[in-house]
Amino acid sequence: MTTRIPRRPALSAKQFDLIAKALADPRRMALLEVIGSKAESCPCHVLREQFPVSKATISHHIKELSRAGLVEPRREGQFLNCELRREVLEAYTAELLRRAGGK
Amino acid sequence: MTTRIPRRPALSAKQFDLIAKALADPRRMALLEVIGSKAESCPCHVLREQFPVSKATISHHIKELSRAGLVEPRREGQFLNCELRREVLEAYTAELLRRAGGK
DNA sequence: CTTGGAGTTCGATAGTTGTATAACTGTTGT
DNA sequence: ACAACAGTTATACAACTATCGAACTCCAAG
Repeated sequence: MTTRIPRRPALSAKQFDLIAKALADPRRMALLEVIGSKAESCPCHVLREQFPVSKATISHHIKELSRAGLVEPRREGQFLNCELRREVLEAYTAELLRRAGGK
Repeated sequence: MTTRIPRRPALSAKQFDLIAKALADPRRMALLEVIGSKAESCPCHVLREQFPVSKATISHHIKELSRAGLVEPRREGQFLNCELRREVLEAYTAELLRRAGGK
């Protein structure tokens, strides 16, 4: 049988670690869930309505999520619209299974 | 017919968080990779040969990994054999995609 | 221009955690 | 019984991080 060509390029080791750390905090995971649940991009102040944290904290988490590549932030006027990058999340799960699951 | 044990048991919210945290440390992830790469169970002192950390640290990481349910430790005489629980890892990736990826 | 809202950056703090050493328990072989 | 080895537990510490308030920038509407 032919060797399977991976559909997605493997993540760099550094990005893999960044993603793992980004996902490790429950609050940040919850933020990611809200961002992913929106069909369209999600402005930060909407996130703030759903969590009892300061806007500085939201800003910090968004930065971590985009540093990991999980979220793509776009400035639009006064708003910062965040969009979930599903391919990156999928690449992470694939890599995770490849590393540990794939004996 | 008898009830089958599901191959992918649902994760509790608590276990989900524990797994995410367990995977967040690169060293612990590396340990998990070694454990998963062994066909048979993997004794701790073998792990120690591969990483420049004390046995206390190994012990600590193993404890975290089993607390998360990612590895199953079994005492056998003087050895502690660890086995990777692939179903749990797969359940985690499935839940992760369901939470964020599943719009 | 002024006011207010959206988000960032800074400094500080409290809590978490990865790591080591040392003392301990338990097992195996002599 | 003794020694050597496998792993645990306790304690301590340094590094990291989630969080906040306050001061800041940038943008839009009057």
